Amino acid sequence: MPLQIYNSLTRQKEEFVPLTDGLVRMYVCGPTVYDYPHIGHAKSYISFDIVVRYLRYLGYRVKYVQNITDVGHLLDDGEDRILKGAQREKRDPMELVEIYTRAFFDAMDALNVQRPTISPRATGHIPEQIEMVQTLIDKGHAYVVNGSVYFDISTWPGYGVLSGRRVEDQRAGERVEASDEKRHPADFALWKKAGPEHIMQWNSPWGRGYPGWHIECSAMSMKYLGETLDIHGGGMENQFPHHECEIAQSEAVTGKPFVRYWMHHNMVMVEGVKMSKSLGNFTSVQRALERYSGAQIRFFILQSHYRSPVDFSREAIDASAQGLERLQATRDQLLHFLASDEGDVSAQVEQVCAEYKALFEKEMNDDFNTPAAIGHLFSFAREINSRLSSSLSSASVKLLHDTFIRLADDVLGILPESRTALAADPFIDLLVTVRREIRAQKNWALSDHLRDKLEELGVAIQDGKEKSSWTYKKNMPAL
RNA sequence: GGCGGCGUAGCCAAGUGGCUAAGGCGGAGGUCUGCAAAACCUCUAUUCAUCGGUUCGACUCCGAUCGCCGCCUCCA
Repeated sequence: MPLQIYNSLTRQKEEFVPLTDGLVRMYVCGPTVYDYPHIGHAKSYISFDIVVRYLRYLGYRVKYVQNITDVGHLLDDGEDRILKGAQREKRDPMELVEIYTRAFFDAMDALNVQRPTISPRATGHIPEQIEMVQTLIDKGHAYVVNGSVYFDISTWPGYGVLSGRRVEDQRAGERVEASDEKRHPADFALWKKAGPEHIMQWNSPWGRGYPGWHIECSAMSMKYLGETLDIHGGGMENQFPHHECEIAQSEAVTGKPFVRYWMHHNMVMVEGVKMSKSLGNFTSVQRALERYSGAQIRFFILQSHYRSPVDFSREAIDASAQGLERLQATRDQLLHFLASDEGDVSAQVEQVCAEYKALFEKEMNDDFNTPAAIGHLFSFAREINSRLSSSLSSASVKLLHDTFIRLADDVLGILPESRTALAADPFIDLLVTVRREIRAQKNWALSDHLRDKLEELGVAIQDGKEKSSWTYKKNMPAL
């Protein structure tokens, strides 16, 4: 079965067929860079990283654009996040933005998230946004009031198709003061007039101001990907109003469908409740990385489906980390036996590899079902472990290794490069070799003592018939 | 008030109108081992929140009830 993607727009799984053969145009809403990234960002960008990696695995060229929102947008209290952050840290807005943009990329690198093809910044695309707003005014979809510009939703009957909402049903003004500048409470800002206290402001045909939140995504995605995108991704919380507004303004400008497949991932919970800035219960990626490796966090997130919420609880991550260790152990064993690719691949090994590859692809083709795909990976690992205990040709080992790594690491990214060599390695090798001699002399007391001491130092020894191997214990904070 | 999601073993988590309800963690037993560890093998949900309905047959479809969560405001 070919790749099926759940399309939020139609609320069903659909076969994925890109607009242009072999090329995928993909856009994902990026972060607002005014603070450290949190584990919600981790789920979001890991989820879409999987989409990109799998599409590339299938042979597509993927042009992946993810914006950096570095323009402040208005909060309830009339301030914007970036201005607020700048005041908090006594920095220039652009200095603040630079710091957290780097922090964001650092965090994503640690989580083994591949970088987007293009990471456009909102502040670098003000002219494009102004141009788009002007076109909307010219076409009668927007109006100017007192230096601000609003989109007139009465000119766009399709408003609400994505979120299944009807404007009349919403309680406009119940939670937020409706602006009296707007003709209709649901009209949204394309451009806002800036007061003197607003540091980030630009010239426009309507006076000094700054762009509305939604317009940057439309302007930048269309600039780099064209008028119709294959995939637009983001969090469910942005389905309304953000994505709804993007559709309205984009299609009002081009008259063409804006997005073919809308993908929305679910939220991260902490102890059963939503994590949010306003609740103050968010965990930064940086803090999570103090306790878990990037691979462990990534693996944990991929063990639930991207459209399901995930509860970031310590017990659950600890449990999943144990599971990841089994996969890592299999990879380590494969590396251990990997010599050259001499000899012939056994027909059985060839069949096993083909079988698990097919099972894996079947699950991934079903709307990127990573938990089910990982399930097959565990079975594959068991199969590999069993076969490694009997003698295999080098070519067979290599095929098992290549297949396992291709699925687990190229596509899922959960087995990044094994640790780099440490200065202690040759000394540990020596100790283990010497201990082998001691064991040959059946001096169990001394050999067990050595094993215990090495264990305390974070080195685990596995005694085999022919030789003993060792690994650094996982979860060693220093490693 | 409107829109949407969820409730599967001790925990995490896939899944299907009908063969044995994936997988992981944890637990129990076993093989291997000088003893361990790792690995491997076996076992660990007569049952899928509750109650009705449709059906030859539902955990899966429909309805109701209970519980939890999200969105309608900036948020990944």
